[in-house]
Amino acid sequence: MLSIGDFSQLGQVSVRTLRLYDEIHLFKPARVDRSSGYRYYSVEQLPRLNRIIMLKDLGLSLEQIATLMEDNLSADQLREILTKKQMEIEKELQENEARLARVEARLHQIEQEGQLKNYEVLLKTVEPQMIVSARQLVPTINDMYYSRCKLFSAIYNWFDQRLIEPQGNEFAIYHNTEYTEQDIDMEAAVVTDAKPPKNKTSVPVAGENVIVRELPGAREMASITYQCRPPDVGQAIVALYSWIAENDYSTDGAYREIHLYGRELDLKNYDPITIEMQVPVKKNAG
Amino acid sequence: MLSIGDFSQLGQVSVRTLRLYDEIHLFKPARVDRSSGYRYYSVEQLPRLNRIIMLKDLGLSLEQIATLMEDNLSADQLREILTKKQMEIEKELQENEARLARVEARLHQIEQEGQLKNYEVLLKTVEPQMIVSARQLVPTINDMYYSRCKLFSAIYNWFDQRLIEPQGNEFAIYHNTEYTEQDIDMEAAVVTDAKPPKNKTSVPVAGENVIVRELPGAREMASITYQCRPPDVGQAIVALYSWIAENDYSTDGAYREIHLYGRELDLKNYDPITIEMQVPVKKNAG
DNA sequence: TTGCTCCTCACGTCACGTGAGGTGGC
DNA sequence: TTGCTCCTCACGTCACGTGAGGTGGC
Repeated sequence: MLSIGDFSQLGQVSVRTLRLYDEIHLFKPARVDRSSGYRYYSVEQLPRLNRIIMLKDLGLSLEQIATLMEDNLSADQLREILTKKQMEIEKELQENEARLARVEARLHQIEQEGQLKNYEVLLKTVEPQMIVSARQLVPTINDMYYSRCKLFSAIYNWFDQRLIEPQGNEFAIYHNTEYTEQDIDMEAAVVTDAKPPKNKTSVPVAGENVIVRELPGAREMASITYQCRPPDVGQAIVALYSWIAENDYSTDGAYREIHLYGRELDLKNYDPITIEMQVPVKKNAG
Repeated sequence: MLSIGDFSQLGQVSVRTLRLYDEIHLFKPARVDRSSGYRYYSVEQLPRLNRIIMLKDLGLSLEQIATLMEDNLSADQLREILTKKQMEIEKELQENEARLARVEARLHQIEQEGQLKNYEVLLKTVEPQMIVSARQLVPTINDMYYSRCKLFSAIYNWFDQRLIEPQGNEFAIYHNTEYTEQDIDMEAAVVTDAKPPKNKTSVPVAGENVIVRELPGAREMASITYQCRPPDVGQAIVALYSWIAENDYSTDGAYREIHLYGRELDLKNYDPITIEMQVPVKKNAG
């Protein structure tokens, strides 16, 4: 018979651990002295302790181990638990690899610029939303502000005529698949809880009037939330697309800008604004 | 101004999280209503919240993030912390890969045998120990038991002559580098706290008399603790060496057997015994 | 009046590490 | 008597999730 101290040395576990395993009925001393409460162990108990340590080493919880040991290690159950654990570890490995890539991208960025930028690219999930929208081909980049205001005007008229209220922020959605400074296919939109009409196509066409449609969500949306004055959004857009390339993603839908500051029509010139730039993305294969 | 609920949706964090960040002075609401205690946030606070989320996403603790944000993100400090984090993640990756390999080895074993064996291979660290030992070339495998008993006899005589007591278990150490059934180079040893003589070589040579020496420790020691009757140790030895091969290790020192049951000399025939089989190992390169 | 949102505690998580405060045998 | 080992609480860990129990405005 060995004292708890001797046995803990033999088994390479702490005394505290042995007391814990006793408490949770996972591994009990061979004998406990009635009067002193001293725990005594025998060397024949070592294989069982080692089995516990081995299973813990595989990443199982003490509760899982207790279940397995009680059931006398049914092979099927064990296989099931180990297979599950295997998947968990593989998932963790992938997450850590992605995390490592992100840390390295940040370090790389610090090397180049000496500091962090004053905005961050985040990945988020966005649910689908009902929007009231109007779409137009904008001749040149200089007409953009004016065109957008006209579209928002039309949208708010639509609300006023129906005596209902918008339910959320303004969006500007850009449908061009490549960068262009003319014939920009822009959709202005406001979130609503109105129901869509049944007999109409759900995607507006440039030049058409105000319609109701569902704006698709995105499982992975790259996003920058940024404070600036209106002309300064370009820098952040560059950052957003650089991030996407550096982190091995590709765009997977139309770029959107969300006006977190309220209505563009109410904006005074050069008021600072908070906007969120979003683009759906997907991880590149392989 | 946004309520905590609205802001939590905008920022994609839970209400509880916002309250926690307030409590730990990491991210406070723009305004708190005196009478109701209601927290109010503004959209301009979003970039700061996003920075926090981004840093958390890299794996930093809230405490580290708080330090970084207070110090206005000194680039050097950030680089330092990220580099440290990078190493941490790489270490975690390696550990998880090793764990995954172990899980897969166990699954593989279950496939082959339908269940777990009644012994487990563990990796442990073993410290150097002082031993009193005697070494001999054993002509054939059949002489082993007799030779070992003779060596232990000599060792206990050594103790008796000096009127000191052994301090630990018996070891049997096998110095052959390959498996052999004759001319087995065996060392029998007992742990002691006696000091080694200064003018003697510290490694005994087969055929020499009883000496005192330090038995080296091992950073990584593959070990099986096993209950059996004396003739049945072979199976476990096979398991030990199979594990070493399957888990991409190589042996890195002499094989040892530790008698956890007491003295071999006192053993009656076919008493069940508990022994530990150990062999120092190192991970294969590449 | 009924929901809804907000508030403040406070427990639980997981496997121990680390005291605090006390006892029994050499 | 002084160490040494053992004992039993009980707090702390980390970033929240999840009630419990209560309040204020539509």
